[in-house]
Amino acid sequence: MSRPPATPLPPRLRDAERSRAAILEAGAELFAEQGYEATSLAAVGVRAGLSRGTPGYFFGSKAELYHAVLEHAFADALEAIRAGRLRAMRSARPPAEVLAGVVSDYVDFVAAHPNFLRLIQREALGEGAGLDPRSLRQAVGSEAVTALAQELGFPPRARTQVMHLLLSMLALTWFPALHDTTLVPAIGFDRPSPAFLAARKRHITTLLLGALPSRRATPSKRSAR
Amino acid sequence: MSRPPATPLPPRLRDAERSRAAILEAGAELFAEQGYEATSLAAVGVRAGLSRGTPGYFFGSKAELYHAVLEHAFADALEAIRAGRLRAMRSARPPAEVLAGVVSDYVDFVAAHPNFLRLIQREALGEGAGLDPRSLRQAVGSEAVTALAQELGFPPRARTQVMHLLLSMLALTWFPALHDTTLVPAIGFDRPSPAFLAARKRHITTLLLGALPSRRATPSKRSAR
DNA sequence: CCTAACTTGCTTGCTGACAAGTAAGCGAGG
DNA sequence: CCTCGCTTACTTGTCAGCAAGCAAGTTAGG
Repeated sequence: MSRPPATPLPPRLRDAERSRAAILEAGAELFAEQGYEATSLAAVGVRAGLSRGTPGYFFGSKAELYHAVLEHAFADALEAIRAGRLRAMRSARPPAEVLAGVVSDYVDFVAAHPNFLRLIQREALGEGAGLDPRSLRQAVGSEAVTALAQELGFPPRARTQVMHLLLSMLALTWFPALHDTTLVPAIGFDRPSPAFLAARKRHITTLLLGALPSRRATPSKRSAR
Repeated sequence: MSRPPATPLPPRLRDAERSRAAILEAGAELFAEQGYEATSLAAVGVRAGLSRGTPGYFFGSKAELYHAVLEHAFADALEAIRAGRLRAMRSARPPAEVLAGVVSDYVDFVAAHPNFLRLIQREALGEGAGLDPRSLRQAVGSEAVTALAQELGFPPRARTQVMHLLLSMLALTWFPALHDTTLVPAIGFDRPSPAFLAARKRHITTLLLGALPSRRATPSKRSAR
């Protein structure tokens, strides 16, 4: 399981930028895989292809490295949200079709960024260094809500409804990915295959269609208050 | 945050049964709150109102204590599923109404058993001792699927559909509870209040209604294959 | 140019803290 | 007095953090 150093180290020795990035990535992997406590700075250094002391040298302390890793991860998420919004708005399709695309995007994102998911999940469980990055989450969260509202054509008043929709979207797309080796097989699915992912996308889209605004024929006594 | 010992210790000294139970409960709390690595046997002993060495004395090793905690938790979950099934079947209502009750049960269960949720989540992240309790999960998982199928009146053929439904139900009910201090506020909800829980129940029920079988008027080109 | 002084990137040795596991001990009941 | 329940001391290992050191450049002085 211990993969060899990321850099075969011919390109250049003594490149601080490169080393910082390698440590950041190694830290993200190890914190995500093993958690904060179980990850030693020595292991991070080795995984980054450097010595055991280097993470401490660049980041000062384990807590600071962890914080840097989180910042990086949240920045990536923000970027993904913005890219998705651009794409959805350019396509100019009706909400129901956009929704299918958004679901697909979310499912693909979590499949492509398992480390991010696990970091977030561990944060939610109260791991990591003492201080929680409330501001980081806040920024990403509100951006996601506004993006989703715009993409699906919700009116500004319906923000609470969009919040519920986003929460459900996150739950439906993140949760199975997080539990793909435990709960998902326990329920009876045999290993998350591409077919499973496709079926999930269809299932999730079907469910969430029930939360779109102003679909005629839905009595919807739910006023989101 | 460090609550005082569970037992004020007047009742009886030297009661192995009682001590075992106290250690099991303290272990469940601490493993759930802080994770496997961050929890020391000494802390478990103190939280149980005993000395540092007692958990080791009764359970041999940290890994064995953890395993015992997990077994206990899974047994509780199984019991809840069976009780819910009994209740639903006795009520003899149409699927759509039963669904609302099941959603409510799940939401209430996770609100009442935060430790269980967290333990499961940590397990999914690969924490805990090396061996994973596949058989425990398997038992609970298949029981949950059959219970849900029976409660909602799905035909035996539609098992895959029920599996998707259960996965979505778990996602929608567990996920917000796990993230109630991080993601949920970040999205914009102000603290999981009773009102929030009620709104969530309605929202989730609405969504999942779209996955019930043979509701007339739903074209449902989804065949769950 | 050539080299000496200095800076920067990185490694290695050390220390103190803490935890798991073990074993010896101790008090209370039967 | 002997076993059961429980505690305490000890051993061993690990890790974070620090500090000294070393080597690859970089600058400056002749």
